[in-house]
Amino acid sequence: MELALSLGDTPKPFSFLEKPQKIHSKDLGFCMSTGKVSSDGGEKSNKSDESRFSDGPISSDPPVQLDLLPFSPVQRSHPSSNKLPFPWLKDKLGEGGRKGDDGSGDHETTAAAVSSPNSAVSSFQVDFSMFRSARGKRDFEQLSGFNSEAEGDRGGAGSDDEENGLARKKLRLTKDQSAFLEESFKEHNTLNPKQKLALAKQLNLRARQVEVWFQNRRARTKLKQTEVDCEYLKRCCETLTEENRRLQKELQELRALKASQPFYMQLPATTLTMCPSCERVVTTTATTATTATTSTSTAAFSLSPPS
DNA sequence: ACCCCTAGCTTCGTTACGTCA
DNA sequence: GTTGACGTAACGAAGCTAGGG
Repeated sequence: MELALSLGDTPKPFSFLEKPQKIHSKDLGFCMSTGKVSSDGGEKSNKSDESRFSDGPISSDPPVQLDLLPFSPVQRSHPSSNKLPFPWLKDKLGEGGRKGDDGSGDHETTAAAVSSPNSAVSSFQVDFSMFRSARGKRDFEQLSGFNSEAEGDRGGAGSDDEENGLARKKLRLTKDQSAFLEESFKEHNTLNPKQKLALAKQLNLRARQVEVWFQNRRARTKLKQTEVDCEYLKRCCETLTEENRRLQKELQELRALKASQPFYMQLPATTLTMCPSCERVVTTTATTATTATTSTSTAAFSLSPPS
């Protein structure tokens, strides 16, 4: 691998920063390339950012990976990923289908857990005012398969909301519900339809609410991770700025030395090459004009006069 | 094989509500 | 009692994928 230090016009030092991030970068015009190119150049837009720094080209001090996600090997909620990681759902739920699989017939799945008077779930005091909204009712029926007419004990299935003008009554989840969802999220950050329904039933929520909660939770996780990434990049930037300053100074000194001792002018240009195995910088006398050391303290110019 | 439609999922950006200082 | 900040539930839009006709 070869280190090249550009002091000017490399357009995109960090290609993954094409989207604006919360970085207050001064225009440094600095690029340090290791010649190591990510194999998947065009990142799909909705690919998670978790592995962004996995190659860690900049520093041996990788960015902090927040432990906010299960981060199980890419476990998206696509139909193939119908594993059932929730221990409390074991035995009952089979493979969840994507289409035409409404999960009906599994509604008794977790009733036992809910029925315990001492269980956290049983203490939920859910405000079903959401349920009274037209959309809420529709979602409930559509997503959960429940017939609101038959669910009168769940808090009133009337459609009087439009008269009330409460189209979007916000429901605050209880601590217990949140904690339970959090636990689920640790297990699995996406849900297949069956898991969603089972969770909803267990928590006495609508499937739509569980779905939204997971959406928002993923968003929060991503936001946190982005903040961590930004911090890391800021630190990298500061480090590299400092390094750049040091190298500029060193270059000036070398130029001054060269000027004062013209003998060195006859030396061929020196290129620094990093040994891939030992990661030390070695010098080769070859082509280019401007060279510099790396941050590796073992780097050295072979500028001593020939013996 | 290809195209189109539909359904179901995701992310993203936004809105609005609840809580607290 | 009011207000502003903040956290978050809920929503809509847009995009992607898979399945079916």
